[in-house]
Amino acid sequence: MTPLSYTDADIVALLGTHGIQVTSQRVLIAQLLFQGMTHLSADDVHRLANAGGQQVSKATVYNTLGLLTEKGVIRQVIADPGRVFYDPNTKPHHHFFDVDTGKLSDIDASGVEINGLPSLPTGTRLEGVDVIVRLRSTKHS
Amino acid sequence: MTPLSYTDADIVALLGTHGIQVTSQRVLIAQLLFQGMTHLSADDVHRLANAGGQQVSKATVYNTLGLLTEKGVIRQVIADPGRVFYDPNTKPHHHFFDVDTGKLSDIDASGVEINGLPSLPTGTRLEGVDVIVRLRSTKHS
DNA sequence: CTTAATGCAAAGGCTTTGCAGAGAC
DNA sequence: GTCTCTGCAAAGCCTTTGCATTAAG
Repeated sequence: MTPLSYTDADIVALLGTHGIQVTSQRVLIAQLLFQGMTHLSADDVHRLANAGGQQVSKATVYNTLGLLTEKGVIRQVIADPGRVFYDPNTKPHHHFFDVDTGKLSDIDASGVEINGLPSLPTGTRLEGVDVIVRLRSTKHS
Repeated sequence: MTPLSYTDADIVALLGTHGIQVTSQRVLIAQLLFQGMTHLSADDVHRLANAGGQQVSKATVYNTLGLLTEKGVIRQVIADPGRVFYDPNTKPHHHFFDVDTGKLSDIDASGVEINGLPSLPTGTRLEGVDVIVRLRSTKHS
């Protein structure tokens, strides 16, 4: 499905570029995210990491996801109350969120244009603009 | 600050219009939200409700906020990981969210225009479009 | 060797749930 | 009298924290 493939070396280079010390757990976690370019929750990452023979603790999963976010390697998506998703795609883009299934999907930002936003309140600077298009699955009626 | 004022009768009418049975707790909670037209977390509501002499349990606060949301009297704002805000303003509008302070503020939708969103995935219908402009407080450097 | 990362378990927020008692109609 | 709402406490996610152990440079 995903044409991109990330070798261990790619991931190691990615971490290095961002000034992140390389460990086996960090490589594994980053790989899980970039492999499928999918949106994963911390629990998803924890489950997938431990499914592959390797063993990674929950604390390390959270530490690593936090670190990767802080260093700009991945970003958080706040769409589901009570669960943060992590997104390896840091290019500007937006999201569909299916309220019924809890699934996220990307909206390419290239076609999307947002006009008329007011200027920022004084004393603040822009961190980012998130657009979440909430969906419901069409079923029963 | 807010020119609007909601009497008990207004709130009772509002609940009635939406097919919600009137109880003193529900009136109080709705009033807290509509009084200031502010964004409140469940905990805010709980604290404010109990500050005013009346006593309302946490369970009732959550039940009532859920009911008001379901009936379309208020809406949720998902911006802060780990905390849901409730917004009495159900007209289309967007939000600033200050990542540092955790404060939400409104962006009037009337000037804002979003173009180029792709069509919805098949089998889904639109629930709403949320735009969150994330801010950081400009401080130290 | 010295510093940083990991793992485990416990603790911490926020929210939901189960069920008895109180209130609404 | 019947049905619904409320309150209390316990339980449930998700996430963070503290500290001893292990790995990295």
